[in-house]
Amino acid sequence: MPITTPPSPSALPPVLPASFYGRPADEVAPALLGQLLVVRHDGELRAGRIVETEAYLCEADLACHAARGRTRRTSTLYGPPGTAYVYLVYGMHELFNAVCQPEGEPHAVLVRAVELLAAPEGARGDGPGRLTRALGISRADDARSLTRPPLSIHAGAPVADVRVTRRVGVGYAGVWADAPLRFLDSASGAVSRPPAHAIGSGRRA
DNA sequence: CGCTGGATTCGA
DNA sequence: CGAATCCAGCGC
Repeated sequence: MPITTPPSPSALPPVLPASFYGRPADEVAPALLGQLLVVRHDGELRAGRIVETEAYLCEADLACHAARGRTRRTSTLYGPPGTAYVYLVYGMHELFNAVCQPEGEPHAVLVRAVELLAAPEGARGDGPGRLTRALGISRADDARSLTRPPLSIHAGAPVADVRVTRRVGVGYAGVWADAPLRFLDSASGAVSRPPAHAIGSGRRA
């Protein structure tokens, strides 16, 4: 695969306005597919095309970090739409979310995979922990606005076909574990894992 | 103040 | 399949 030239800041498509995020996360999540996640990291531009997302809905959603109410870590989730929610999991991976809904309603969209457009040689974007490392996103970006540098999301080409599955890694969430809240660009190979019914190497033909 | 377990990834 | 690696959240 050819490496795409880093886009120059002036050539970037328009930024998605905060109003784009001011609706339920299960609407924003599929709408974010195909959009461009852009990071200015140490003066260098990094970017990826979003190809996989998950929606986390509210305090009732047992998989959402806000399920146990507002705490120090989750206070960002209650902030205004169009801000970043970045947190550490498993002691080593930083995961990037876009906060949705009006301020006070803890909705967020987790970005699980991007096709890298501008990133360090050898970096990978297929996985929520990998893409933050590739783009240089960290907890320092938590609560930052997504409508201006150094962290922004810009309009990209629409995605023709969206595939929907249950979310990954939330088996503890009771009935919410099976909710169809994971969205993938079915034309992209750069997803964090294959869709559920394609999992299993022992398929008979 | 100590204990538990992750919205994951990598290597054996 | 388990280690890596750390801190939020909760219980005492």
